[in-house]
Amino acid sequence: MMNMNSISGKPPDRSEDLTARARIRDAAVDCFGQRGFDVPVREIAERAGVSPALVMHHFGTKAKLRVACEEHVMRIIREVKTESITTKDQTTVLHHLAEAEEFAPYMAFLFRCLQAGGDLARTLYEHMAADIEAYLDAGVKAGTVRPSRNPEARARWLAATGGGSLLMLVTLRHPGPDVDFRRVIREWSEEFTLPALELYTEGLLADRSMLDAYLLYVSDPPEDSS
Amino acid sequence: MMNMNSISGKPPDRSEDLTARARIRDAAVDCFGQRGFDVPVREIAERAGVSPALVMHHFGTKAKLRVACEEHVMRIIREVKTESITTKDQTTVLHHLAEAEEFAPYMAFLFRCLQAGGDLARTLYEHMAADIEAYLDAGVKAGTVRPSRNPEARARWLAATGGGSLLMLVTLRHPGPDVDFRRVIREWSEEFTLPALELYTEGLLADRSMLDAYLLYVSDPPEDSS
DNA sequence: CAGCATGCTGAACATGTGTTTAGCATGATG
DNA sequence: CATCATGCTAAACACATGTTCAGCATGCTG
Repeated sequence: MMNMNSISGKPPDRSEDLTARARIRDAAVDCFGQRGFDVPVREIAERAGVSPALVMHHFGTKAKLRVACEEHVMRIIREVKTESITTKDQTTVLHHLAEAEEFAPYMAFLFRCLQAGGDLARTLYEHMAADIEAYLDAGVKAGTVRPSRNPEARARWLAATGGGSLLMLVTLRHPGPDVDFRRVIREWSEEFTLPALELYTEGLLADRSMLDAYLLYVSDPPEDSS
Repeated sequence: MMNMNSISGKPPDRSEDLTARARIRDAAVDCFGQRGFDVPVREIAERAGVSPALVMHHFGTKAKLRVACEEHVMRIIREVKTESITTKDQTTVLHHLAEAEEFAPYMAFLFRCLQAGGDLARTLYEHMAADIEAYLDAGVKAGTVRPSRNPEARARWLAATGGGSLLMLVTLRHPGPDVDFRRVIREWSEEFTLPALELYTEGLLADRSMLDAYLLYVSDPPEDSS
């Protein structure tokens, strides 16, 4: 039953003694994460050390392969999430994952999903928002975070701005196909920690006039012609 | 010198009596904006009412056509910018443009640039940040905006989060190729105005401990092993 | 051993897409 | 009129890429 897994030259850690199907799936996760979903099937096959035809043999279609990757990654995320349910001390789950070296391929893959849109992207966004909301809620209860008029909307806004600014940074600074995800996180922190913290602590506007005007506006809209 | 511009069936407003080259360029701006830069040359040609070969005849290459579009749009933006230099009352220039119906194609095009990355995206980002910085600076002088320890970083953060969240919303909610840019802006406003205004006015964190800790950290870094 | 399922491959096929080529009108110019 | 530049097109070419096909090795089963 030797499946010639020494073909790939250097041992890629994970795919040591896996079945070919699993090796293809792992290679696909890596390729999709590094180069985006436009990566040719031939390249995935090459990284897995198999022929392109075998990819189709096992997964039928590139689209189905992608779905299999999505399910695989989501299963891993779920496992980690339930496993580290006790350690929600200081950071949100996804943020914790982003720091861990070994999860880099999965984070890159998820990032590509976010970038490409689709159902999984929506799910991911909801997860991020839910995580943030729970985290902030704990903070509110602990007295470290100010309460909000609409905690859910606030969490979604933070998810959108956080993920979006990251998306922007990658798009702007990494035009090439290969993205070093941890480096992006590092750049993001170095550049944005101060303004974000400053704004989160002290706010941006000097007075309440704008907010009050808006609150008055929504409580008594001038005309709702929908 | 009749250039058979009645071929396109319905008169597309702008491209009334333009030269074929200009019609191709305008069609390309529209197509790129609506469908992204992956749109086939044949489709651009069809929209312009010409043959695909003529596109190459005039622009040589799809890439050069894209560059021509970029230059054209940037020229228009520049004109509007210098023209409305007096009206920087309440909003930034790009935001003002986003509201105007007639500029929708140009805004969509710029958005695709941001989405695709590259030099123009960087330039655009710098412009956004610069606009925001100037706007905030005026606010600080007027006393409506709080001063910042690093106004430039703050402006960049606001540009990244603003543009990024918009990018995210489009990616998430408009999986299809056609994007109604004004609708996205509307959705963004409805969903995020409250949390953004709330956070900009009241902040997020209840105390200064995190900010102070960070400021202490950067003024006296534990170890700088770069 | 014969037969057959399994895992796998090289080669070909089909299609989409950027680009090139050869040539067609048409009007200006000599 | 002959010639030629201009604006334009249909058709073909080149290439990348997803997918299919016919068949090969290997090991199990009768």
